[in-house]
Amino acid sequence: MLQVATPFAHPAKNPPLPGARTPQVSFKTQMLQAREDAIVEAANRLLAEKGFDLMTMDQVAANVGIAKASLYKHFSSKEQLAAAGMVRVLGQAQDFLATLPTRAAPLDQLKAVVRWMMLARLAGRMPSLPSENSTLRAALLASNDYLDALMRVSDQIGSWIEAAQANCTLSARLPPLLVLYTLYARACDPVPEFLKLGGQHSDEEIVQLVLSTCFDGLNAR
Amino acid sequence: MLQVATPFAHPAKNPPLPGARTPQVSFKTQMLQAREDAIVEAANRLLAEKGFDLMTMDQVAANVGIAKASLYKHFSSKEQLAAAGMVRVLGQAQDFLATLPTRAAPLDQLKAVVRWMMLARLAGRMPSLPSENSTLRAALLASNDYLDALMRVSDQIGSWIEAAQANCTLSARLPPLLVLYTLYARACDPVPEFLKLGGQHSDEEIVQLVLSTCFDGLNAR
DNA sequence: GTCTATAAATAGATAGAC
DNA sequence: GTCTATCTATTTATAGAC
Repeated sequence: MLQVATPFAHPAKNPPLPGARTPQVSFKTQMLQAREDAIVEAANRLLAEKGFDLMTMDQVAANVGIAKASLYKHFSSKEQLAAAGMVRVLGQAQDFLATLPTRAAPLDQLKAVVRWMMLARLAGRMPSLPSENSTLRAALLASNDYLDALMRVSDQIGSWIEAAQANCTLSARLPPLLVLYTLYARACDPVPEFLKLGGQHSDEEIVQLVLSTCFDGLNAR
Repeated sequence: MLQVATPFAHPAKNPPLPGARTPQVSFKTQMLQAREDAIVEAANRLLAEKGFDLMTMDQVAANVGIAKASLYKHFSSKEQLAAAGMVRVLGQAQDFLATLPTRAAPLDQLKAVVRWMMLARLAGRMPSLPSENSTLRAALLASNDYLDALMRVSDQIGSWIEAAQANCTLSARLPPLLVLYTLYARACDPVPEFLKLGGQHSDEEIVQLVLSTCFDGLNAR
């Protein structure tokens, strides 16, 4: 669990070289970027709704309003597109982490992260990638963008876990990796969705209930 | 959360009618049943390994050693086969419930059930059905065998939840349905698998760790 | 880079002989 | 009921004109 300094949340993909003339970002390039953003956003909506296997490139194309062949000019495969979706969400997570007050208690930081993940999922903005699909897993592990983004987020969360354990607010008997996995797993937990289907609770109530089971456990105290 | 008396774990599919001559179970019928069992077992292995969407009927047929067309003489669709797999597992769960000592503390009963689920999953015997797939969900909700088996197990677990809350060993502030879902969710939790991939813990250790996060929570006590 | 049209591969399901 | 062979639909991905 390595702590990495992350002075800025989203380093620009092609930052201007120091001393170089600021490159004129052509209108065409801007449009291209916007189009790619729209594609990834549509893909993430579908990934959240149906998962990787049931999402089809036809659906993505239809959602964006372009031809399927055009998708492949931006992303070479379905796996690459899903990876871009994960990178996007990890970037959003990083942006959220940057908004948290630096001096708050580490345990509260962790709760805030989990809360953010569950709300994103309930809002249909959290792509759900099956852990079993080998072609997808291979593509993710081969994507430096993905691994970088994941590591940045994991390092930040990991440092909070260590701090909270040193703090004695988080159980020190649990391996930090177990805690990290347990927190990440809230992003694919079916419980919030089932509770939502029941219609008895608001999204915020659902989040509070699941947060309680996660941090306080099921036992009576 | 209705408690239902379940005097026997597995009622025979076609119990002899009272007063009727015990039907001679022909050798052929026995073989047929055994074949179907083998099909469902193979399907469950594949469902546990790859999930519903990635499992193909060709793979099932190859695993059993029969032609794909023969599968369809036993099960009219992939969804029906998966439903039969779930009924099988629910039957195994029911058998396990029947072995638990009747007088044990309800909280311990619940822990024992979760432990059984996680061990079954780590052993590759727990089919993982995606909650999103609508054709599958429809087939499950249309299957009386499935709904019956699910209700039997849920009633038993639900009665323990109520008892444990009355007992003050389980947090009384949590809606029983939330507790039930949280326990069921251990059957599709990715955390045990990830820990297993790490290679640092035995299956039993993994189960104990996840049991601890589930019942004790992440907070220090 | 976007489109239409199509290739190539795969999967669920069925036909029909035995 | 089991087999081989096939149908039909779907899906990923590409070809080639503009």
